Amino acid sequence: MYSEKEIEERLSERNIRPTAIRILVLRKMLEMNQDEAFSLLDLENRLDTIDKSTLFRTLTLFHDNLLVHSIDDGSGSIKYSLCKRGCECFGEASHVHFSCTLCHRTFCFEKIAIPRIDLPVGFSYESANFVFKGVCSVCSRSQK
Amino acid sequence: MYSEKEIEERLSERNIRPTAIRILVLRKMLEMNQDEAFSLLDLENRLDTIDKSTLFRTLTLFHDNLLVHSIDDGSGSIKYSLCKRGCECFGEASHVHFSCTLCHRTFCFEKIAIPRIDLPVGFSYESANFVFKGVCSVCSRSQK
DNA sequence: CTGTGTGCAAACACTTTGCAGGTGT
DNA sequence: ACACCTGCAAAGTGTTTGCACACAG
Repeated sequence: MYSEKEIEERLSERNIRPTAIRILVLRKMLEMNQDEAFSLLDLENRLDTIDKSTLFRTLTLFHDNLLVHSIDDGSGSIKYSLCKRGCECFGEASHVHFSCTLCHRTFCFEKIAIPRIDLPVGFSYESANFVFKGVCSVCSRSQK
Repeated sequence: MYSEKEIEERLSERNIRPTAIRILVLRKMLEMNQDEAFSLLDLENRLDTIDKSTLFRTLTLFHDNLLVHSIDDGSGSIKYSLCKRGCECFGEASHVHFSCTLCHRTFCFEKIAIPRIDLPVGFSYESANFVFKGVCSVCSRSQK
């Protein structure tokens, strides 16, 4: 589905040297649901040849080079999600997330931007994390 | 400043049996800055006679009985803050928070409610966590 | 006497680092 | 030869639990 060249290009765009493992990780993330964010453990389970510390360093590198954004959904583990190509976020997503209290999946609501809020005088804005909790559409359907 | 009776009352209001330790913890939280949220470690340091597991269980109890709300500010440790009397939150604050990237303090912006967002069809709302990151007014002043 | 509360120690989950060996240029 | 990359093991951090004793009703 995704050619090696396509993936290498995407890494190079962000000044990430395309090693075998990085290509593997990026390919997997491209294949996974783009509207969901995954924890390190999620990825480890889907890429069981790769050591978790390597995965951690790979994701940290991806994050530092703005290829993925991270979300703290309050689950106790950080979730990662691929940035859209040409994404303007600076490591933290500029959109809202949703964390399902039943299946514990975290969804990216790409279309819902984090609203602008006027902070009190003296407080400067760097980034924001806006996460909803509730029951996702899949779980609420299967509960009926 | 706060009478024993006042504090016991506040506990009883939430159906929390007023033990010596719980009174101590609540008093300390009342004495601390109400516009800030504190981690378990913060409280442990200010109440160094109390064991951290007792403190954990005390805060969990306070949280379950809606006396404090909790915030995940992305620092890796949960912060707690006293609910205002008669607060309508259900454990999660209904207002916005601000986490300073320099001093790492977390502020409650009680006056800024979390905005209402229309979630996609099928997703139900339970609670929300909205945290800004940046430099707080104290740090930005002292940097000049 | 019984149930609740507390302190201590240890388990736990997730993240992060040190180091030694491997890889590619 | 060199800088970078990877796997393994272990340390670190914050949260949570098990258990035995203390205390109040």
